[in-house]
Amino acid sequence: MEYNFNELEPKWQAWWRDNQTYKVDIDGSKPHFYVLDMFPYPSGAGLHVGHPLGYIASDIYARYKRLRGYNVLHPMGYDAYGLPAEQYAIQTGQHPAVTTEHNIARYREQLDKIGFSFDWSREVRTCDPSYYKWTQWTFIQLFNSYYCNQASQARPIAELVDVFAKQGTEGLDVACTEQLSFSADEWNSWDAAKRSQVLMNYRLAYLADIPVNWCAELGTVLANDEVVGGVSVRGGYPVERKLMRQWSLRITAYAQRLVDGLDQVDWTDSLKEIQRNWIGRSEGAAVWFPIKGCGDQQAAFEIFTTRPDTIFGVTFMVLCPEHELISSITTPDRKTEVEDYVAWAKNRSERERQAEVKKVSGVFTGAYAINPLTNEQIPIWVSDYVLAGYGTGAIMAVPAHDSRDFAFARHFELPIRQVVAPEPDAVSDPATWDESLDSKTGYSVNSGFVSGMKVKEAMAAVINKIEEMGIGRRTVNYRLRDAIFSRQRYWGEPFPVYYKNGIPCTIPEQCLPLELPEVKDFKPTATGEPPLGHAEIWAWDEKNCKVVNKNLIDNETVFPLELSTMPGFAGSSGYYMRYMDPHNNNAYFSKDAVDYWQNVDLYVGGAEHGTGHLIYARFWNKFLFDLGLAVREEPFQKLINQGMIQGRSNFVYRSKTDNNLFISKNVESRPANTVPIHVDINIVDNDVLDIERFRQWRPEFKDAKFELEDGKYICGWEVEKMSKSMFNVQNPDDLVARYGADTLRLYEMFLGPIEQAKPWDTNGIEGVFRFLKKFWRLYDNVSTAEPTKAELKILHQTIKKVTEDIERFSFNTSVSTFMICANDLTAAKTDKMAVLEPLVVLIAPFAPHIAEELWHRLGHTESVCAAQWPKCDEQYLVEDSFTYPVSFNGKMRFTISLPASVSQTEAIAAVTSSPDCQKWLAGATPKKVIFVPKKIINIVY
RNA sequence: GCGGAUAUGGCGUAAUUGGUAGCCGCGCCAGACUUAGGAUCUGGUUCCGAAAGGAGUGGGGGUUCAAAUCCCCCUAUCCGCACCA
Repeated sequence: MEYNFNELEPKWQAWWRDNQTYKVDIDGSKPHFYVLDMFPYPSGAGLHVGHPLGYIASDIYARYKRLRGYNVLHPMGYDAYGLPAEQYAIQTGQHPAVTTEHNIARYREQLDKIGFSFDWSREVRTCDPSYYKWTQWTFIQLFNSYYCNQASQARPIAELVDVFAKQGTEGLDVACTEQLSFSADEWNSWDAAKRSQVLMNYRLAYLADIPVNWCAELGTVLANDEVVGGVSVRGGYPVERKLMRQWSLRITAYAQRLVDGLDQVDWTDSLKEIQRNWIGRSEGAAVWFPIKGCGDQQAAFEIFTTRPDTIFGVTFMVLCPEHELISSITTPDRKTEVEDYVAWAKNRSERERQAEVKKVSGVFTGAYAINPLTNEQIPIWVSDYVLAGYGTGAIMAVPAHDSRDFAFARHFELPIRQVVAPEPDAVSDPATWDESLDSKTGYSVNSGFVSGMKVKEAMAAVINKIEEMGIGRRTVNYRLRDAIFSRQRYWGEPFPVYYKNGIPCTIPEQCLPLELPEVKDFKPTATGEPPLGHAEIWAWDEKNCKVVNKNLIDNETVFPLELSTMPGFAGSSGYYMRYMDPHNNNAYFSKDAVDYWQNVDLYVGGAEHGTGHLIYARFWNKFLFDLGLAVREEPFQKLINQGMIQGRSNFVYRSKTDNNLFISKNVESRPANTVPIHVDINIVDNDVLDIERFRQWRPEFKDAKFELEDGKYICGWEVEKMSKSMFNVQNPDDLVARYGADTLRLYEMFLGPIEQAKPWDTNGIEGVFRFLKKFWRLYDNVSTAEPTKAELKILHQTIKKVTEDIERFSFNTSVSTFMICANDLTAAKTDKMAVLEPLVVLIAPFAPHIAEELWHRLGHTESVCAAQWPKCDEQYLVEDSFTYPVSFNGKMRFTISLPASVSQTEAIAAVTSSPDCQKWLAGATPKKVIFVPKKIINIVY
């Protein structure tokens, strides 16, 4: 029988679909396991071979867990909202919903061909109203919550309202935008508008004027993780800082829990580190510095430092250009210069600023602060190396021990004073230094009461002192910023928000979903409003709880609705929970479902989401946890990052003198006389060019001539990004058509460790294909004869190795193991049922189609998915004898074969009395004999 | 600049976690069966050397009877963050 994958694969794919083989429900009699892939954004380009890499790995694990008796939830869906479909709509007028629907159909077709075991009855799409209903619902809960620092959890905002009415802000310890202070009387005297404004300071979803990343080209704001190097991740358009009124999520309230949670999950260290860096927790102190002679009042400003121990070395202060104090403290003679500088700094784009990090700029305000510990006067400067967004936007500069302060001091010839030294007496003149001494190891010097202390002790001593004096406190700062949640775009979730005479209100939960309205035009309106400004039916009738035409707005019962939509990460932050109970119309997910499935046991996806989706989803989940909905605080227990698949481009070499002549890669004269040009990898096989297809590829090559080597044209290659313009995109469908899905699956795994980035290279796929054909042939005539001990050994070795490999996600070595097994069995000419049957189960996670076919041929009527994972019987692995290499002083000299049953002493005796050993020892007594069971015997003499 | 990772044949990789380096696959070489083969099977293939032998896991040092594996110092590549006080 020939291995006819073209017939067999569609047959079983249809059979699985018709029998709902992968449909899963809550089943208390079985242990649960949840395997999740990062759902794809359905782009117009379709899948390339990089996409399925992670899906294949997770599918193998999901199938394996099923065979081990687990009830496995393995769903798939689409992250369907996003910019490309909208950009396409702007260009062509085609509705994003149509584009998205079309792309999803294409994705589904491609995915189905690879034979995944997804439970498609649980599919979710973020753009589906029955799904985004719950995205909107979560937003309303965030809006109606504040974060209590004492309880370390989100609480209903109503509680806070009660507190304000009773005691104002007295004793309050909650997350907020700025520290407010008011009494109960004040609160009670305020009107609804003022109270709403104050509450915005505390809500977890809040509206505020904040500096945002504005991308004019895309017409929208972007989150920090959507901007890299001053340009947008999508499109690479310039991004500027701009103050805008935007919805934000107070993710900073969860900063500490986001750091702590990393210790509870099984992720790679590198990804945990990426998240820790992004959150950027740093411990230090906040200190108030009074300003000298600022009227009668003792004005002061707060700084943040991680080096309180260096406070005796402060020689100037620096405020960021946005600092509110600048205008009031600047002396009249410095006014023009300072104003010019501030204006210049504000007008610089983010890209310019980042590009010129090394350039030192700044200006003196003319004002002085007082060092609270030394009473010295310290000049106050303004410079853009101090950032408004971090700490308090003001620093105490210690040029001797901070490289940036050092550069600034050198540039403006400000004094530098050493207050830390590697040894208590190792003090030198900072004027002779080439760089600052930033290390935190060493001793304080010239530092009053902390002189002589180690840096760590000095830090604690200074903090204690300033706390005692009431001018500062120990504090923690985070680099993490609140997440900007508004996008001035069409294709996203509408906010369930309307504006009642300026006061934002959420629509009642029972009215959800608030469906995305139709618009005539996907561009911003003439007045600069977001695209939803074009929608006619887009106003909220409060009385009747429904969306109505916006010309009915009277601001008494009918109000305008929010025109922004939510960002891409809104829909992807909680989709994994929705899969647990995707059709529930009364809740995000039922209590039964979450109690059973708990959280995602295994999540597979790219590390590029480390500072975006994977942070937002953790935040979202912690919030759901605080609401009592999620039962586990961390959403993704184990995370595997599949490496990026790069492209492997092929080149032909065109002669510089003859445009029609192409010279093969290894022809000696080639390098100097040719230019490489990209050639489509689909007309190259193992770096050998298909000359006929090349001539047909493009009209200008139709008369191409070739200088060959060994009768072949050999192409050059290089690793580049996989992209259409490099002609190196490998489409999985082509490979499925040529080799079958099982070969593609095995080959993608065989390519190398799952976490490693690697170029796509089809050169080895033949080997995997040969293996499957060889495996198939093993089943030509299956006999019921008893297998030999040797055959059973091969089987049980394979069971052991494959099981271990899957458990540690080392799928490339499992494929090797299968190949060794097939080679061994072919050599042994095995046709024994008892050996071959378990092997079908073993290979089923990797090559489900061939396994299903063989399983049925062996007489089963149920799916191989219902089989049991074979057990390894160790008795077959025990060796009769072992061959020990014997070495002298570490050098291998001879080997000796001994029965497996001999003891250590017997083995050593056998070796030392052997003629070979006697020869080497030459009568000497061994100093030491090292015996490593089943490995080696080593003699030191 | 800071942080993380990686480095093994012509290529992708493996090494029971300190125990005979190079499994498996590609490619290449030779052979068998074939009218033929983009089919199948067998053998060989780290390098130098005709061989005996020697060298060898990016480079240098160290620990150890024994190091690809552990420690120190370099070098290169990739990734993340980047004026974060």
